[in-house]
Amino acid sequence: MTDSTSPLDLDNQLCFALYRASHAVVRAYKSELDQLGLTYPQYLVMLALWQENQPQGVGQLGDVLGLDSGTLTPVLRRLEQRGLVVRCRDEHDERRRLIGLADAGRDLRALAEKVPEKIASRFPMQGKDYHLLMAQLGDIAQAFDNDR
Amino acid sequence: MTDSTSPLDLDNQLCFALYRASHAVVRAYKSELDQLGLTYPQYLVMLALWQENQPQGVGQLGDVLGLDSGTLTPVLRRLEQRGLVVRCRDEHDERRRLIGLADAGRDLRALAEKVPEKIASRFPMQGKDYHLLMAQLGDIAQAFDNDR
DNA sequence: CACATTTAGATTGTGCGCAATATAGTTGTG
DNA sequence: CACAACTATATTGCGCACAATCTAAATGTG
Repeated sequence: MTDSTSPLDLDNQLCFALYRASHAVVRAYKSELDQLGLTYPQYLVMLALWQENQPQGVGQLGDVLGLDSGTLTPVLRRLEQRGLVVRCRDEHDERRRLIGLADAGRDLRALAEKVPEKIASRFPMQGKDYHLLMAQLGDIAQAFDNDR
Repeated sequence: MTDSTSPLDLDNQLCFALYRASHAVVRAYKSELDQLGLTYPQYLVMLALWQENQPQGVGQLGDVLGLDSGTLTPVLRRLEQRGLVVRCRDEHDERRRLIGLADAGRDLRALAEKVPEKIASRFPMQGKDYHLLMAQLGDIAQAFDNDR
C-alpha cells in the first residue's frame, strides 16, 4: 500500500494528471495525423490558420497556441517546406513575418475535418461534461499564463 | 468574429485545452523546480521513486509516468550524474536496471515537499472540484493509454 | 535628425518525447 | 544443451519546448 496522504503522491497531483492525460491524447492523435503528414504542433498551427483565415504574425500565433517563437520558427519552416504555409514579410513592418496558407494548406482542411470527431468520441465524458471540462482547462491555462 | 461552430475551431477542442493547460502548469513549476535543480520530468521521476520507496525497473517507472525507455534513459542518466539516483543491474535478470534513490535524492524530498502546495493554490478550482477534475483527467489518460 | 528604447523574430543550447532499431539476457522446446 | 522466441533496456534520429541571446527594424524624446 502506498501512502496516499502524502502531498508528493503522484495520484494527488493535478499537474501530473494533466501531464499524463495531455500526452496520452497527443499520442492518440498521432495515428490520425500521420495520414496528413502532420505532427501535433503542426496540426495546431494549421488549426489556428484555418480559424483566423488571414495571415498571422509569429507572435500572434504564439499567443493563440501558448508557444514562443523559439518553438514556432522551426515548426513554421517545416510547414513551409511541405508547401502548406507561406512566410512573407509584412510590408508595413519589416520585422514581422506574416504566416499565411498556401493552396496545399487550404486543401488539407477538408481531410483534417474528419480528425477531431474520431478523437472526441473516445473521451470518457461527452456533451455537457465534455464542455465543462474544457472550460475548466481553459481557466487553468489562463490562470497560469497570466504571469508570463 | 470567428466561426465557433466549426469542428476545427481551437476553442472547441478538448485536446488543445489539455495541451495548453498542461504546458502552462509545467512552466509554472519551472521557477520552483529550478531551486531544486530539477526539470519537470526529473521531478516526476523523483516523485515516483519517493512514492514507491524501493528500486524500480525502467519499464515500471515508464508505466507509472506514461513514458517510454527512450525518454527515461537520458533523464535517469542525468539524475544519476547529479547524484540523486543510482542505476544498478538486477542480479536475477541482468537485462533489467533497477533505479533507486541515492542519499542526496532521499534528502531532496524535504525540500520538494513544499512545492506542490505552492502550485496547487494557484488553480482556479479547489477542494471537491479540484479532485473531481483530477479524476476526470485520470479517466482520460486511462481511456487513451489502454490501446498502447 | 540623433540616439536610446522597445519590439519582432531568429538563433543557440539543453532537455524532453517517441518511433524504430539494436543488443544483450532469459525462457521455452525438443 | 542447442536454439528459436521473447523481453528489458539502450541507442539513434527527428521534432518539439523554452530560456537566453542576438539582430534588425520601428518608435519615442529632445
